[in-house]
Amino acid sequence: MSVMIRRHPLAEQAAEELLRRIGSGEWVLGAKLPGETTLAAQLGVGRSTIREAVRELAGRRVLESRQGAGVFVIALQAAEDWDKVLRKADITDVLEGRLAIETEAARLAASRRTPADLKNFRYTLTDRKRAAVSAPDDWYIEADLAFHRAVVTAAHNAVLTELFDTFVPRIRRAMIDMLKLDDQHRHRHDQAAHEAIAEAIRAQDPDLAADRSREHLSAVRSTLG
Amino acid sequence: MSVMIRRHPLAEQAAEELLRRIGSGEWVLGAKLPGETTLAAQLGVGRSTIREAVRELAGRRVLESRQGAGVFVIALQAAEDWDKVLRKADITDVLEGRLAIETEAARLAASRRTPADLKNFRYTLTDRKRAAVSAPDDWYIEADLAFHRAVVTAAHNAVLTELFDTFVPRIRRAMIDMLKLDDQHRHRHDQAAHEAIAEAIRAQDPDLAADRSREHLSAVRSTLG
DNA sequence: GGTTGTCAGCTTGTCTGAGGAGTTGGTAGC
DNA sequence: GCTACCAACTCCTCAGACAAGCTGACAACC
Repeated sequence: MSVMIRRHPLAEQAAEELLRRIGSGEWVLGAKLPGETTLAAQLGVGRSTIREAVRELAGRRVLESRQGAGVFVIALQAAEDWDKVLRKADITDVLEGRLAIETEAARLAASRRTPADLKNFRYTLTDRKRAAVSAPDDWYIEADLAFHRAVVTAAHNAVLTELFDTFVPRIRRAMIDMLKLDDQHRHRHDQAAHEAIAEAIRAQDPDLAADRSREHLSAVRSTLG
Repeated sequence: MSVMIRRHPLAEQAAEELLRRIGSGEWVLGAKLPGETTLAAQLGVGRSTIREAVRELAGRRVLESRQGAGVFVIALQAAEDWDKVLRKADITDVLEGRLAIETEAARLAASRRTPADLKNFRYTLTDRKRAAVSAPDDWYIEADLAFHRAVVTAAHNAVLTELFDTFVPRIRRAMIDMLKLDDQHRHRHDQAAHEAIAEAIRAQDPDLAADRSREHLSAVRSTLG
């Protein structure tokens, strides 16, 4: 007897198999895969199934097919899906990553912040203050994240901003869990810490901005430990 | 006359069109797309072409097809491809991202490093010393990266390690360019700076490890400015 | 010798028609 | 009201045909 339940379509299974073979070194970077008909025969499926498998891996930037030439390996493994990595990672690891990004961003922001950035701080801090008092959890979370994002964007570094945005969904989920366990809403009261970070950036003191950012985020992390 | 050169296959064009429509809000998150035959008629292509387009977007985690039920939107836009982001980003932005990750990793490593980590430092530092003297550029680059990776892994944080690995290809390319412009191979001589970082981690001094790491990477960055 | 033109044989790209298999919602029967 | 069934819809897979593009070999030419 072969397989009881076939949970995945053939095309997906074929894609997995190709990915496995690439990972095992059967085809090196830049190598040309056998033709579609050959692969179809090897895996015992139709040609259109192989084509869909290749197309899926093309979408994942692992393969590239050129008409008339063939299918080529352009990456040895699927680019790590960061959403997936962060979902599976320990929340403390994620928070340490966030701390790395955000403290450096705060440091850079202190020397690069523009008047527009400062205005952004004022707006987001005011929002956060209001939300901390009375708003529902999700409002408060969005207001908090908006301020932190304002700090990161003030660093005027596209890579750091993109990194922060990648982390946001995971952080948001962690904050929801945290607030559920925290009846007293204790950590809503750290408005002062946020204003201190903004103040250090306004005063153009990189070390102070970084220290205050580190201090605040370390406190957040330790509430989980 | 229609098109002179058709650079993209129909299936790719169809995938982009679907992505555009999703981005424009035609289908909300979780919505079901029209059937294959309907879509094929709408876009004026065959059914298998639509299937390949859907399969490509499935590989990019934007669509999900369930047999018998339909094709559904599971993300409103393609997850940012980090390789692509880093390729397009300013190298200074990338180096600042690396600095953020690596200084924090050095700080954490100072309190978490194991004997195995220290042994790893010794090995990679010895390799780097040898390579700095006489080895070809690419050997030297790999030896240098191996030590830096050893520092990051000593932080025992999966997210930081994964971040560093994501950055490596872009950093490697930048180093190649740097060495080409640097006839004197001046920066091969900073072996001392690397050993100082390792020493601070060995001595379990987080602030010193972070400072030395920051100092070293700032120096690297300033050679580009 | 070196360059150019041609072409045969390979590759991927696209369409169509035919079933197979799973899901969903309605309906008849209890 | 509940269950069992079924019909219509969906995606899944295959096979065959032809179009379009690439590559290397070989002949013709300068």
